[in-house]
Amino acid sequence: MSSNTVPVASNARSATAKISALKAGPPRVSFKTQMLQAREEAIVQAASRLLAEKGFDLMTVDQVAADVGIAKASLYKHFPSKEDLAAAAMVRVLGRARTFLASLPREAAPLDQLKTVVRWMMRLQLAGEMPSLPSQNSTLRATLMRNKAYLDGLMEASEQIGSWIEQAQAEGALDPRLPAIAVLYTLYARACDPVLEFLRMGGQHSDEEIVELVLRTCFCGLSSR
Amino acid sequence: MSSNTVPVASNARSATAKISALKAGPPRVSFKTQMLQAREEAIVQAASRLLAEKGFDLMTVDQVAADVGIAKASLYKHFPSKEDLAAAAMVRVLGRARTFLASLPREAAPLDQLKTVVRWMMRLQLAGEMPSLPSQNSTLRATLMRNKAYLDGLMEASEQIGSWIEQAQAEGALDPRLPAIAVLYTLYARACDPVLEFLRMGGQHSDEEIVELVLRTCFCGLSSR
DNA sequence: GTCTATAATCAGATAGAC
DNA sequence: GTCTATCTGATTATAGAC
Repeated sequence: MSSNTVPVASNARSATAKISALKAGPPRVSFKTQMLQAREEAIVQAASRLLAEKGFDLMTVDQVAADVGIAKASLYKHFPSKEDLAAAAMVRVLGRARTFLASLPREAAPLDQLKTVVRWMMRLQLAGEMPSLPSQNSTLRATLMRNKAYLDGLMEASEQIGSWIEQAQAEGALDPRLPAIAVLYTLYARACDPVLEFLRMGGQHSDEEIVELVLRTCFCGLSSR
Repeated sequence: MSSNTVPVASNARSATAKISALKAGPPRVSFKTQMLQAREEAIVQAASRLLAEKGFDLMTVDQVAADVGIAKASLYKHFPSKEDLAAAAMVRVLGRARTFLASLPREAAPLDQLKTVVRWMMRLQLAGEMPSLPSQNSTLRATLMRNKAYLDGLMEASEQIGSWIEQAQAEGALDPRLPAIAVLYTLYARACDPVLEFLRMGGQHSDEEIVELVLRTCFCGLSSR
């Protein structure tokens, strides 16, 4: 019932329609389209939060619609299925990842870049903003594999991170015996690591301590050095 | 539709009943009870397999019943709910873990014991015999927390493994700066590590190679030493 | 205890008015 | 595009005969 998003006021529609009708101009997004995109963003944001909180199977479309404050049928005008909605949530987080990756200084050491990325993913999970999709649901997998925006986003992020992995291995900072793809998967897996939640439930550590703890075990391992 | 289990022949019931009626003796399990337990074992085994394959939410009670070759209503005579069935599957795997732990030679180094346990868990997952329960489902969590056999089994395994962790840390084989509980969680997490499945999908490595690869990253980390 | 048949509920998706 | 109301199918769980 708690709507933590601010939907666009619906009574402003006729006014904006008139304005956009008066203005003739170059190909740009109209206010109407902007409002549409804003609503879609609100939907996807709510879906992301619920996906992080309950996971795909336990999240219901009713909850998403209620959270945004619209009817379920309206939601289905934007997204043809629950799977496509989840895919949109993944595209959104991949977009945020791209923005974050682009903001990183180029001069840092590859290993530090990787650690920074993993920290960012874990913080996102602890903040309840990392949608978690089950890898077992085949219909969801099929939808994701057909989604070009998802595949492109995943590819772009993987190429950037994979490049750092190879550089770090060439420098000898990362174990060169490990296949780069295995390293990539291992880093991605930190984004949905259940250890984060378990440690938080223990109540012995702050979120930052948890992040650094798991980061250490990820890169340095459990054994002594 | 494929029943990979061999249920006890039902036409043997009357005969066994007569035999058990003739024999008076010390308090022992009757054949009837044994048959009942065998059927329950078949149900739990099927549930374990389906839980590993599809996860709790996507597994249906119909599928379990069909897999065992009994009617769904019969299954509900044995287990009062789907959650209790999943709990029984967890109890079963914990029992297998206890048997395995008890079979380990006592003289081995604690660190090697831990690695042996993690190998066993990962092989079980790759064999499709490790039931995976979502940590998000609250009704399932509540059922598990009320299940004494589950809690006892988990406690016993955790105490044995925790003991090895402390010994390994005292010896300096395991990083003493890590909280023992964090190490325990990290080891348990290997039992449901999605990296295993992803690496298998890549098709570049055998199951044994995958196990050793993930084991290395778990204990030695990604960084060079 | 096992079965067939069914109740009860829930969730994804849609129809049709506005 | 948004709404209310509904359909449709799947799923957990149970009733009642044998």
